[in-house]
Amino acid sequence: MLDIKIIREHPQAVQKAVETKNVNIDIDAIVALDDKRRNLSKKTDDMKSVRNKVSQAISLKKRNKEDASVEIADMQKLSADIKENDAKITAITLELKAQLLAIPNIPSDDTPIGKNETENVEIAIWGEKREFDFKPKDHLDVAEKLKMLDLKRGAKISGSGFPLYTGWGARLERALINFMLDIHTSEHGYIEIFPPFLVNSESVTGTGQLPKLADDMYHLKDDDLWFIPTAEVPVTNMHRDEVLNPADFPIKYAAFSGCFRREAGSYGKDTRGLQRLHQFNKVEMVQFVHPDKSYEAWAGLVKNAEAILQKLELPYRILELCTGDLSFAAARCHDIELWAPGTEKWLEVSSCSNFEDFQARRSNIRFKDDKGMHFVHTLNGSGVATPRLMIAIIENYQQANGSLLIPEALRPYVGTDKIEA
RNA sequence: GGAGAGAUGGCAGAGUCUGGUCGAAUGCGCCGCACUCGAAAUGCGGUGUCCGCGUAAGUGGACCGGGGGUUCGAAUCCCUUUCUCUCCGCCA
Repeated sequence: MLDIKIIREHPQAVQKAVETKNVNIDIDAIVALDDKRRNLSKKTDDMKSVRNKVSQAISLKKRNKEDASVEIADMQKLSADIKENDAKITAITLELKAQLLAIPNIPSDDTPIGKNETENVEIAIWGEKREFDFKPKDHLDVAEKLKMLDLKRGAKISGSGFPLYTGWGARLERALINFMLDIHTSEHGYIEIFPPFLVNSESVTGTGQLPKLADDMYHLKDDDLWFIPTAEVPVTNMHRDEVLNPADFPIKYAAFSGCFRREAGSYGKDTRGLQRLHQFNKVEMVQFVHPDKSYEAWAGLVKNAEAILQKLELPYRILELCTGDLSFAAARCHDIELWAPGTEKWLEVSSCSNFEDFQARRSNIRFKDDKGMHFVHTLNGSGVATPRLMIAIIENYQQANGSLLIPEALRPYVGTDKIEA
């Protein structure tokens, strides 16, 4: 959520910024609505002031056993008017809030202006693409031969997009989760969190998925609960409606969770194997930081995600997202993509964003110092999501005979250095 | 799922029966000052959030889990809802 005061003071700038995110919103209409609210509120507050004073006087008269029937009659009328105004103010406030919640965050000044993902900028590349002396296979071919994956049965049980990992595949999946959590907690200073996978509407509104992305999430109608699309949601909401102690900054959490996404509208696009799923696992990093330190912390967050890929010796690149590809809540974002030699594509495994105070405003997460109350800055990044990581490992570490070498750092977790048919 | 008890400021905890001077006693904590070489102890003063108006000092309004109602007036009465605790049932 943006600060209504900033919208009020710089409507043109906000309008322009929002448009670079390809969102069409009439900022002037919002300013007008806010104006209406303030005028009526002022008027009604003045009426309440009168009522408070007169009620006080009535109280005195009653105590002195004097007659107050004239005052009471006057106040009956005034109170009725106040009630009417309050109802109007409530309606306007709700409408205003709904409109404010639909405004995306403003991109940071460092974010390049661009229409869509084709205008993202590659800013770094790490590692060498492996030279193969045979034609590398697609991860699905390798995994099925090694009985690591059974997508047909996954589809039978649940539907397409719900992967079934078997044998060494299941073991590798579990190993990756443990490996990543261990690195983040013991080497990067994150506190481990195991969050609920179903959350209420307030939580999904707080991080910015609602109202805009309702169709992308699984929703339990009977209980009004949402399956989390990422651990960002429960973890960020841990501190919803709290006043944090700045001495505790930066607060860093790393959480494993299942992630559930309907992927509405993306059918048939890059879906082979594990590329795009309705359910997947991810280790997410979330930080609550002082506003002056958020970009510094964000740079560190990207490094934390990179560390995982470097230890696994997988080639990757980093993209600076342009305004048009930036998510609703983000002010700035770097994506990390792994090279998949069998699929012959760069695959996104991490998205590291600084939300500045956008989520903190929605979720009312503040801190107090000697200058008063302030909103914290929140950031998060995948560290990282497993399916595409699994793709990259399988495709990069496959051997000519169809077996799979396990990256050295993972061997203690998997319990073998090679998976064979 | 059934029965009962509760939710008050940073924390603890009064106030609710009997509506009015209650944004709320008291204690703790925190901040400042005094005393002290320094500290502790002690004493004095201060110490919530949100929305308006105002350059500011200040000032109006709202807030006692959430929502609604009764009333001139609600922390206090009524309805409803969420959560917590205790007991019973069920259960991995």
